[in-house]
Amino acid sequence: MGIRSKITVIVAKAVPKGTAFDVRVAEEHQEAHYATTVAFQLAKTEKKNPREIAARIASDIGAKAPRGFFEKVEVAGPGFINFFLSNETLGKELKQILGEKRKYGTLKLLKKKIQLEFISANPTGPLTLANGRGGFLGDVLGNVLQRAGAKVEREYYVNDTGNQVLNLGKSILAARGIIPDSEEYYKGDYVKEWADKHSALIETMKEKPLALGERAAKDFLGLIKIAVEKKAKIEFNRFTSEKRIHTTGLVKKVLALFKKKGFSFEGEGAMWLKTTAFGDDKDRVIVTKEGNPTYFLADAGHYLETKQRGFDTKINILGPDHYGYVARIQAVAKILGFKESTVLVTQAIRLMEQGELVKMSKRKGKFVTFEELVDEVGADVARFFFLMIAPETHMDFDLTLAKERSQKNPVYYVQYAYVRAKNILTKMKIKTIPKSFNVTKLSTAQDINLIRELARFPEIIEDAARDYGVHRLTRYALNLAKAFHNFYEVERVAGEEKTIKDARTALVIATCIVFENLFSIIGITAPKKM
RNA sequence: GUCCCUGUAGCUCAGUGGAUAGAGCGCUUCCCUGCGGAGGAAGAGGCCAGAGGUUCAAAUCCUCUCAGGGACACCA
Repeated sequence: MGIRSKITVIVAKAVPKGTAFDVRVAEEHQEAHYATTVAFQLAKTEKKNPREIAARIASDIGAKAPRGFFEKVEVAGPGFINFFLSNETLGKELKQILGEKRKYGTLKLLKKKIQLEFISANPTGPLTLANGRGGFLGDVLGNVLQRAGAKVEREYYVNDTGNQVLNLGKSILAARGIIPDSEEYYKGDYVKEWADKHSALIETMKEKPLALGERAAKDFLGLIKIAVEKKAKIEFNRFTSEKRIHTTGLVKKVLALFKKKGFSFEGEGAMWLKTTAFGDDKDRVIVTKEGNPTYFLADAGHYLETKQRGFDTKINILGPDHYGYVARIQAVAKILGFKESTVLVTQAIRLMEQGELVKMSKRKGKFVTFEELVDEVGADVARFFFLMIAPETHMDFDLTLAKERSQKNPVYYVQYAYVRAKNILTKMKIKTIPKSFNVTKLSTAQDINLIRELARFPEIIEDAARDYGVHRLTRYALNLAKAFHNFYEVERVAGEEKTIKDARTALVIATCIVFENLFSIIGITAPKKM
């Protein structure tokens, strides 16, 4: 349990049962460590001056808190209650970090199985930057949810058959000049390259464009896997084939289920699903008038399979171009009985080069791929940069800056803090935590500030697990790095009197532990030197 | 036309209805190489797009307007 949670428990004892309130980290310019606005909330129901209420609660907290937990609790301004932690409390948290090590920041908040689906881009070509954005988000969100106690499965749903794949097959034939070119075909160099390499095979399959497309899609999926797993270090547990959903009868099964539950109907020669019953703006076709199941129906079959495999919670991350898909897939999740179904939509990335907008289009073939970007700036920089920004923000990625001046990237600032911490220990030849140390020796503003920042780590995990705001982690990394650089500049470890040296050594080890935990969640390396 | 996202410092972006709106980059000044300076300190720079409203309290919630991005297939 983090410090904030402990304070929350204490405050809850001092206010009427069921009162909604929050405890937050105090503003930077305040001297207090944490604060609550509960007195303002109570002022409404009790019809009293918030300051008066705050004073009552503050003294009650003083009586009910464990001895020595707070340095002091005081009322400030119009009715804020400010908490000042004792050095003893901070010291305990420091010892907890040293004791739990890798497990520090592991919570028991979410006790459920979650299926997390992300990227799921068509294997008809390389990934775009938007795919990569969703990929990093999904990967790190998975890490966060696991830290928060959930069992997480990460899945890539592969659209390895159907019209887009047929289109790919035709694009390849057109690239070889076997059929006439068309506006709608994929145009990228990768199509031509693949076609040139497989000219003999194409000759034998020229009557079967779908099978050809499926064959090429298999290769492109292989390339995607290399880019995603090897280069970008995004982890998946499962690649689910759409084709398999068809062949294993799940499509028929889900169709029968829709019929049985009365959500499907016939019209205009096709079969429809009544998604408008769940807030969609129109009903959706699930079987075409030619009798073919649509992608949407297959995806419903995929959702059914997920449910049958024991998942009641599903999180699906979609790119900006699939926003229109949200309402209908949520309708399916409702019909199938998922307890929780969340769809996160990331916003687009605009790529800027030399101050100019670079137009990206997969079909026309002019784009900088996700893989190229990772190759260019490295996985650490790409991950950190993407993850600093909230997913709903329309992001401008300055390629010129990323390529030419990547050392300006905040990731170096953060990693350098870690290198410095590690180096102190290396120079002092310290391998283990001092057997005993006196936390009261950590008394300077820099010492205290660093401990406070370290103690926030579990709170950041908790917040991110609650609102899926993964960018909290990178922001926190910057704050922690700042606290450490500040400590490093002002205070010394080696050369201090032994009791201070030991206490600071413990503090530096704790800093390394938190950085390592943080880096592993964000998915960046913990470098030995820079 | 309908729907979604966004509008905060020169730039890129944070900011769970609360106290004096923050960070990085860029700019000015200082520390001058010490446990690796890819660092630290200080400063300049804001009608939080605009107008109404709700509230003890609004960058944050609601309505409208303006601006930018995106989505509106029997494609995915």
